[in-house]
Amino acid sequence: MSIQSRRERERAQREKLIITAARELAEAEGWEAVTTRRLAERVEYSQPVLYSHFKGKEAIMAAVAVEGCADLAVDLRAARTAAPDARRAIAGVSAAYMAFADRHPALYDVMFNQIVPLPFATPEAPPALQAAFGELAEAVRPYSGGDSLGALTETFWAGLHGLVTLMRGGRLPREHHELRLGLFLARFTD
Amino acid sequence: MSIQSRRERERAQREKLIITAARELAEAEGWEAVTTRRLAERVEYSQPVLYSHFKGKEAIMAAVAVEGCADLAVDLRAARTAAPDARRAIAGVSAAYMAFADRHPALYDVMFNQIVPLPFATPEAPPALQAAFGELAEAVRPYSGGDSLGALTETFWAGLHGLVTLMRGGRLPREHHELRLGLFLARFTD
DNA sequence: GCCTGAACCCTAGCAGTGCTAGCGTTTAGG
DNA sequence: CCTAAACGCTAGCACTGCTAGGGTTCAGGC
Repeated sequence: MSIQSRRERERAQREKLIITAARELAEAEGWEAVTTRRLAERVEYSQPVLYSHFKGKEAIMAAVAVEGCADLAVDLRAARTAAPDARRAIAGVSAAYMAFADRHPALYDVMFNQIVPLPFATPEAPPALQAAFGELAEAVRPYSGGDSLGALTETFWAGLHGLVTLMRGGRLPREHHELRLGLFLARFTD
Repeated sequence: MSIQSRRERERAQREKLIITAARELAEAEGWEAVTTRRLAERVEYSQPVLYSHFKGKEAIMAAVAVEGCADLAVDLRAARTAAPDARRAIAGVSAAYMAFADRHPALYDVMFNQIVPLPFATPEAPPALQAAFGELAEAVRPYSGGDSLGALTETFWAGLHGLVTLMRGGRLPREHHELRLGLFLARFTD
């Protein structure tokens, strides 16, 4: 029993190592640089070992995405609880969201842009993702009026997501960013 | 002179053929199915011919994206000019935008999601893209108030884009779509 | 009408990708 | 101590985007 449990512990450790290595590689050089060979070399195992932990590269990316959701939730919560009032809460959460996307472009991509085998808009969605969404919802709540909080939060999230991704893809000029965010927030808080 | 011009004509024709083939293939099976080999086979030339027209696969995707922008502009213009008043104009244009993204997912991806070598937020941006943006701006104009029309249109566009992409990536439940769009529009027109 | 040179396109190949079959070693358990 | 299973490796498959090099064809000058 003890031996088996030690093995399982080591396996879990190695799995975590793979996820961390994938994340670091992606954040440093982008996902196109994360190849199974480079990843295997980095964790100092052969390629096939990756496949004994994950079904494929996409599953590894999904695991990284879940980690990212947890980090995002932490950031959003910190921003929200630090705000003295509702208006500065929603503004702070929005800014934190943008800052996260800006600091971790590859992470953000795999969380919300790329197609990964993860359940999102269902009860089986990763708790970390639900936590992040919950933070957004709490920030939006004071401005929900008679509308459905869920749908309104989704809409708000979509706005932030659109601003982030269009700007990062070069579709929107960076210099208007603050102005756009201000306009967007005004539409949701007035 | 005549011979040379004929050759140039044929070259242009073949280039158009490549773009169309790439677009059809992408729309039918997604961009991951558009390989240079399949594309070459489809236009009945060898692979290297593609590279005498385009610098690489990304350049082909960029050309398809420009075509898509022109199509989108046409759709948006039709929706806007068919509307009897400002409110129904902005709603119609939004619906047309969503419908376009829904009918042409691969096209939409290469236009606004994927990284392609195209100038976007500059004066050198493809006229087709500027036309599409202009249609959005005209729909937004009646509701711009004292705000910068450009920045407000960008913000509005980002909202639509976020709604589309998060839903298509499975991050938002499809069933709330109409509700979300309604909430979004209300924030920009009230 | 013929020859030359350039334009043109194809075959073959490179280095890399995700993924896997199958073998050999290590190691736990009787 | 022996056996059997768990484990991780080497090697390889089918594919990717892209390119070097060699023919082949054909236009232009004599």
